[in-house]
Amino acid sequence: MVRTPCCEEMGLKKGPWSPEEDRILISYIQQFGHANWRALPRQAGLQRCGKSCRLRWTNYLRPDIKRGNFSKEEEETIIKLHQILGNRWSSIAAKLPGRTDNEVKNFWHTHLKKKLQRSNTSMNNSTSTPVQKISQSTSTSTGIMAVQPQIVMSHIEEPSSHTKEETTVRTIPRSTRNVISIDHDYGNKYFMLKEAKIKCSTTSTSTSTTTTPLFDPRLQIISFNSKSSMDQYTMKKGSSNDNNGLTSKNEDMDFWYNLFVKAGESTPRPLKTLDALL
DNA sequence: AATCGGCCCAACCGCAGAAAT
DNA sequence: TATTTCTGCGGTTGGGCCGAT
Repeated sequence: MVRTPCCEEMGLKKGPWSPEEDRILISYIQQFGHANWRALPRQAGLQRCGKSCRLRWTNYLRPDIKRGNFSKEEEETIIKLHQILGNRWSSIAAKLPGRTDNEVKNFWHTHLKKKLQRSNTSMNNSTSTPVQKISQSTSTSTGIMAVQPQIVMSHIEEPSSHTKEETTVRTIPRSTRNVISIDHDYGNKYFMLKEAKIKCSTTSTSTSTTTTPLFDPRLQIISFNSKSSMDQYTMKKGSSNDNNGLTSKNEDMDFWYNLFVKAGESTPRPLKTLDALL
C-alpha cells in the first residue's frame, strides 16, 4: 500500500515548534485529550500534521517528562537493557520513568555507545574474554526452510573439553510470536537461545507450495551463572503455556528486565555478533 | 573576532503492525 | 478476508551551540 507522507499536505508547517504552537497544543490536549492525532491539529487550529503534534507531545510537552541529565542508575539500566533488547528504544524507555525513546536513543548514540567502545577497547588490550565457538544446525523436522539468523552472544566462557556439546537450534512455526527455541546445559554454565519473532509466509503455485519463515533476524545466546537464574526463565516459560504457550512482547520484555536488572544478575558482557567471533 | 569542526538533540521520514471498516 | 487508516517505532538529518584554533 502506498501512502503519501502526511506533511506533504498543503500548507502544513514543519521544523521547530514555536512557544505559541506549544501553548495551543498543550491547552487543547488538556481540554480534549488526544484520541485522534490526525484530526487534532485541525480541531486545535494548528498548521501541523498529526504526526508532528504527536511527536512534539510525547517527546517534549508531556507533563510527566523528566528533563535534565541521565543519572548513573539510568545510564546503567540503559546499558543493561540494550545488551538484552538491542535497539528497542521504546522498550528501554518504558523502564525509565519520564524518559522518552527519542531521548534514550540520543543519549545512547551521543554518550553510551562511545563510552562502551572506549571501555571495550581497553578491555581487549588487557584481558580478552575466552569465547567458545558454538556450532549450529537447523532442524528440518518442522519442514520449514532453514534461514540463517543473525546471532548475538553474551558472556560465554570456555567449557572443559569433555563437556563440549553441539547446540541445536529448533524452530517452531508460529505467526509473529516470541518463541523460546531451546535451553541448554553447557557443562556447568547455562545457556539459552532466544528467538525474537518467527513469521511464516506461504506461496502456492499450480505445482507446489513453499513455506518460508520470515525471521526477525535476532537470535540471542545468553549465558547464566547459576541454574536458579535459568530456572526463573523456565518458570516463566511454563506459566506462559497457560496462554497457549505464547507470550506477549511486554511480558517478555518485563521478564528479561526483572531477571537481569531487578534480580541482580551479573551484568552480561557486551554482545558480539557470531560472525565476528568465528 | 572570525572560522571551523564536532557534538547534541529536536524533529522528520519511512516502514510495519494494529485497528477499523 | 481485503483494504484503508492510524499509530508507534527506529533510523536519520540538520541546525544551533560551543570549544579549539
